[in-house]
Amino acid sequence: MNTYQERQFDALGDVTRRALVERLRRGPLPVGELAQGLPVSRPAVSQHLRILKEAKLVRDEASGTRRYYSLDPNGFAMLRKYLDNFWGEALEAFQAKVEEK
Amino acid sequence: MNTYQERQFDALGDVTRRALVERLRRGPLPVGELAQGLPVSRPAVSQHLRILKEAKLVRDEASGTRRYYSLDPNGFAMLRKYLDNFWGEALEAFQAKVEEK
DNA sequence: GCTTACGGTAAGTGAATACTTACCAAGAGC
DNA sequence: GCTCTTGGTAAGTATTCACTTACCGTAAGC
Repeated sequence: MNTYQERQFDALGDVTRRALVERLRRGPLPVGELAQGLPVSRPAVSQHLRILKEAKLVRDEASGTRRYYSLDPNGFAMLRKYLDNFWGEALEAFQAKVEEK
Repeated sequence: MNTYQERQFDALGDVTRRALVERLRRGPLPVGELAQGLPVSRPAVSQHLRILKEAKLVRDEASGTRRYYSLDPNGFAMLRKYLDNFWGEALEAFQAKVEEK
């Protein structure tokens, strides 16, 4: 497991950050709207977005005074690749051991 | 995202627990061997295993005084299902938005 | 029955981390 | 130029949570 994946799992290991990711499924949103409805302050959201960005799970793009965040397909692709490999390898090995009993 | 997936992401959001899962890829192991080589104490490993078990990521099976832990294929299947759905939905929607620009 | 091996649990501590308020920078509109 | 909106950052606090030591229960072997 490389550094990126470590950070990605750590990033997804928090309820608020998962909520942010969920909100971004529909498409890009500015910080203010992302914070709206969440039980935490806007600065807290900014800090979470930074962590998600460092994990390559989100991207940001400035537009005037607003800054739009969106899911980062590349980062998610990397995560998916790792998980596909994990399942392919480990679970087949597991099934083999189960059946040999 | 239902309760199980919440717990699964939380469970995977810790380095030690990810290390345990990595070790279990090769097959079932008793607690002692799992703890061997890790920089934490055996009771710490027990506590982590409990969290992984509650998240349905591992199973355990007693055998004499030993207790063998292994990956839980059902739990991982649930996680995979969620992620597949996530990618299918969200990233297609994302691509659509990108292309319409 | 006694000892040894294995592992779960309790209780307490320390460190990581999620949160707050206060402040500052940058762009848009008048 | 001034104001308003938007959002990042700093500093401090509080809570979560990972870890330790100590203890106990259970199975196996002599």
